[in-house]
Amino acid sequence: MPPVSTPSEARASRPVQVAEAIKTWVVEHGLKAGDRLPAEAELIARFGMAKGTIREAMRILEAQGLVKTRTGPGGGVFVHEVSRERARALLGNYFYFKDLTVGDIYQLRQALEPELAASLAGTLPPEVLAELEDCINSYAEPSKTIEEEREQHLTSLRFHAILAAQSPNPLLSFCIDFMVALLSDLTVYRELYAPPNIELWQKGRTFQSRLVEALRAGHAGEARQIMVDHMATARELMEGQEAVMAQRFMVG
Amino acid sequence: MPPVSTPSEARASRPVQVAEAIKTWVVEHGLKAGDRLPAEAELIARFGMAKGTIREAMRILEAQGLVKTRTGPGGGVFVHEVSRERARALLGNYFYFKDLTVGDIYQLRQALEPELAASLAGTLPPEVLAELEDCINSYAEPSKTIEEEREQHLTSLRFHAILAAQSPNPLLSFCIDFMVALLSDLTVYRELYAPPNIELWQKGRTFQSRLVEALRAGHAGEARQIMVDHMATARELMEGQEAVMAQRFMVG
DNA sequence: CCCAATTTGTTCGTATGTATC
DNA sequence: AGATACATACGAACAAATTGG
Repeated sequence: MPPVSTPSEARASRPVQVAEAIKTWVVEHGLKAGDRLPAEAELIARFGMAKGTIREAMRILEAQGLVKTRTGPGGGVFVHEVSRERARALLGNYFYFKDLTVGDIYQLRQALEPELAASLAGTLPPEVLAELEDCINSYAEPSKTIEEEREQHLTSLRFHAILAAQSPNPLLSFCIDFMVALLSDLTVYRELYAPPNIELWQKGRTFQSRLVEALRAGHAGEARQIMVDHMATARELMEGQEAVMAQRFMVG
Repeated sequence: MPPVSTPSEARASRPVQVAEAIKTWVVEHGLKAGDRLPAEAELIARFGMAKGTIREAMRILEAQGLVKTRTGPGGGVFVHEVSRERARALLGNYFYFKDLTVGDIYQLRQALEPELAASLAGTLPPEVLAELEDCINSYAEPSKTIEEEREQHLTSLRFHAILAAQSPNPLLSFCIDFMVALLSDLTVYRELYAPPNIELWQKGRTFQSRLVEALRAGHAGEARQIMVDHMATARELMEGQEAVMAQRFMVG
């Protein structure tokens, strides 16, 4: 047994060490997205390690979405802003093991979506308002086929993704977008979407219409309340099926 | 320019392909955390690729927190549940590029922490309630040194991490834990913690005491309201400094 | 269109490190 | 201590992709 000081922490493999070293190097040198890292050959020289080791380190950074690699002249490894899709997929891996329920997701939605709606009131440009109305119009008539039903459900989720994208708060924006992605996933891969409960569905559509008007008019309190009600019916629509999230990894 | 059919999507390198293939293989075969993947040699045979390529694929999965590797007999690559710390760090990389403000974080906290408090009322075992009280007691007296000040601030954040860990909702639990980690980071690496505003600080401490009592008594509504007030003063305490988050990568 | 230069991508053989029995 | 089974690391050669002449 090692001395007490050692917290029995496994020594990191060399590729991991190199990857971490490069991360700090990037931060210390203030490299921004788009900036190029030293070429493979130079890294081999600088770290005194074999090509394979350096390459494994690059794969680590790449997997985290922090760099992109291009071949050819002018190619190399470039610092890259982690994309929302990548962050979504990486976080999705965490919840893969967690058996999320629809109720779990809606507990968050019910807390966050009203806050988002209130904070966006009076700030949305006409194009965005029009885009939201396009969504609503796309499911004006009840769906006839099961595929149409699924499409409508995905579009009604997209409505919320569009709203989320408008928030100046990256945290709020990401959280809501992530939950929409989880629900979309559920819709696509588990065929778990609205049973043909026309009444509740039309109610949801009405809420969205009223919401757009409140947002346009800049009525924050009203927008918040409409979203509270909207979330309540949406939850009602989806719950009761007691479904757990699909056991699959997200792409990104 | 390539034909229209090609969505100008760069073909993934072979290590990435292998990593993805293994992911689906794991899901399809229903492998759980702790299960062993085929040995390196067998993967080389099965995929018909060189050792280096397979190893790079493993580094990718490892970076995502999905597997751990061990050397020696009985060693190999094992499926691993993505840890909260790893998920936190990977998501942190996304926000590294996003210039979060204290206000951004508190917009979420103000929406989520009250919900958490309400949902936990009457459910906490005595040990946890005691642990919460320990936190509160550890900053009963005003701090004398700047280090003590920092410690107290970190402990007051830990109070919320303990609460978050008690939620049966993994999403809610993770979100709050993540925000606490962001604020802790801010505290440690930017030395941005409570200016010695004794009044506000003591107010916060009082809120936490009252909160524990409401949680013990099972008064959900009261717990929610106390948390609403607590978040408001906490935000007041930290804001005005208009700080953006530290530009560094999290560890995990 | 082809050729050459540049940079990453992949392979193979070998040797070393590490944990179990 | 020694044998075994496994990942880890190295180095040299060759392949593929991209850019510019």
